[in-house]
Amino acid sequence: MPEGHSIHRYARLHRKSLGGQTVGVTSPQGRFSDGAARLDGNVVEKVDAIGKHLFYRWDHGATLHVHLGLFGRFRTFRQEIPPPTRGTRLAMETPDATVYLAGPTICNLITPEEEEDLRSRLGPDPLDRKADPNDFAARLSKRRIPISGALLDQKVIAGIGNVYRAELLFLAGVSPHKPANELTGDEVEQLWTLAVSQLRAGEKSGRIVTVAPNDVGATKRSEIPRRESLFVYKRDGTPCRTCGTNVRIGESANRKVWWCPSCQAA
DNA sequence: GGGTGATGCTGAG
DNA sequence: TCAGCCTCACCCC
Repeated sequence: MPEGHSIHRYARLHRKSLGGQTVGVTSPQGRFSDGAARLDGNVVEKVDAIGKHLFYRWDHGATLHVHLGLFGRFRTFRQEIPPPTRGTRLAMETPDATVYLAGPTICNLITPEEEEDLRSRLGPDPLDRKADPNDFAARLSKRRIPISGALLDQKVIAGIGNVYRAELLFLAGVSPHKPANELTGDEVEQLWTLAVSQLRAGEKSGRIVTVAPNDVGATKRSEIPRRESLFVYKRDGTPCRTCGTNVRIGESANRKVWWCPSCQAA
């Protein structure tokens, strides 16, 4: 489930479980054997996330770059550690925790130059406390594509995926078809503010929940069942929670997009 | 047990 | 624009 919120969450969890520790590193599947050998037995100094990218800095100067892509997934075990599955690319072990990584798009060692280059190509990250909302506005204003496409472009804003793009546009009341450069200042500001609050909540809880508990008759956020947790994502053909109009599905930037034609009128 | 879809991204054309 | 890649959970038989 890798949008920016889960990546930052992994960074926080791994900082805690691996940071400052000597880590045993292997590649059970074999596709990262050389890299694992270079890291094995060294100390993780820092774990950092930006957008959907993770960087692990080791004390001997190596940096591990991980991008989960669509399928990538980490699993952490503290006791009763199962053997790695067939697809486990990377295993990181300390006396207290074992972390398995399967299915990443990227799991590589990179140079500081490569890391710098990568970071420079990303837009502002709503989970980065130093990110500048004006930078987001400036990047949006240069794009004539529909806003739904611009939100998935990591050069415009880093960390948004298909769930958040649909949900943020709904919460902001903006049609997915509206050209990015035609959004009003208020709409842009609201999208950024919503991105910050929604991704922070997602990072904290580990799940994407955009409805408020009382929208769906729950008292606590944690009690909201999975299929009730969103406003429009994958809800085509069902009534909008706000106005009752049927949620629509379409395509944008090669991905499915959902919206309420009445709450998000063009 | 097979088929399929999924919260991503790249590179060829 | 589109195929291809990565893995696994879930559905259906």
